[in-house]
Amino acid sequence: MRPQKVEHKQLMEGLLLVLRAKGYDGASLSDLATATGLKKASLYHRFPGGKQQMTEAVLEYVAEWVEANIFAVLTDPAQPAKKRLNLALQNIDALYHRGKSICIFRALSTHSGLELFGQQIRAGMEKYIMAFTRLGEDVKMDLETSKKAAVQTLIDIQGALIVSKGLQQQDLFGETLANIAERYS
Amino acid sequence: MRPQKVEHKQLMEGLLLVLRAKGYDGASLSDLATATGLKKASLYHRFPGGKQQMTEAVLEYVAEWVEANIFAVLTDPAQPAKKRLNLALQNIDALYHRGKSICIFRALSTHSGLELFGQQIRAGMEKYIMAFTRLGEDVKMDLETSKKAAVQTLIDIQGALIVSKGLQQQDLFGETLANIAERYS
DNA sequence: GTCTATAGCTAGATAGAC
DNA sequence: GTCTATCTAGCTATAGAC
Repeated sequence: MRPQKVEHKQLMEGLLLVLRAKGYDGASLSDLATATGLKKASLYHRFPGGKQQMTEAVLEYVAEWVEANIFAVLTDPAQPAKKRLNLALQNIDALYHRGKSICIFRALSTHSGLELFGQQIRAGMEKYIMAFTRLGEDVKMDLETSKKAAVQTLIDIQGALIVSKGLQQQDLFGETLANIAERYS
Repeated sequence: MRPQKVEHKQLMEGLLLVLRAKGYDGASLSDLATATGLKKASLYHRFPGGKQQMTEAVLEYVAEWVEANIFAVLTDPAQPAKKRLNLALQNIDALYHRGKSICIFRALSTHSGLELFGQQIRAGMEKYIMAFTRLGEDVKMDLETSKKAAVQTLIDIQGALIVSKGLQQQDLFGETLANIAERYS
């Protein structure tokens, strides 16, 4: 076998970059080829299912990222709750480039996007919520309260990303992350 | 002059329907023609600037809606604050079809969408915030607090729309509107 | 596994009849 | 003002050489 020119991770990062900036319909295969450093035909060799399969792979890649950098961090029994929270929020801040990037779940949440990827988007959001629910319980919230707080945390993140970009006030995202930290202390 | 087959308002509603469901890149002129009841060439007669101009017109139409159904309602000196708030929240609930529809600002907030329509999106969001800031002052918040509450209100609305669709929990949007009402009472 | 070249199609946009 | 017919460019996807 001839060696791969581009590693899986590098490939995913390139696809992710374009898909969340332009959305599913806006991201052309030429865009994706340029961003990854592979030609269109090579992308089809890696993903015979075309753009849809590439997007599914990216969502899987993101799910793994959330698992490792949010879920595992927030539920790590070796660390105190406060430290876990701060680390997870740092990771979230980096994921969205301090509010400058768009969330892939949102970018794919068009009518057709939800039809194609709705299950993966839902699973990703549920993972987020499960992680923050566990954290809430660890800081002595009861389960009901903790679930509500976790949902509100996701709402805050998603909402702040939209509003901060729309208003062109980048600091708004950071303020929202601070408010979230407040909620769990 | 030959009479218009489709009224301006009906035209805007058709364009809005498609644009917020599919986004700017996902909405084809065929889609837009079907939704409005006009043929492609007729759409170009009305909007020589093409899809971009159609989208600008829709954003203007939405701005007028926000002005009339949110700003004017929330600042109506003839009504008590509580009544104004309830009416505005009812209008917002209807605008987004109880959480089932996507916000046009969000649908257009891709990389290219923000380049083309960023100014109109920003103005629309600022109008929202101005309206809720005024309401906060009327229920005796100081200006600083009121501004923060207004921004959080917009974050809640935008975030709840995304999360409720993503989780497929429609009731989440209604709950968020109830939380907003709580904030001003 | 990656590439160049290209097929087949649909997109946005226009010409010109009515 | 609206329509049918059509242009060109760009799209997704594939064939086949290396």
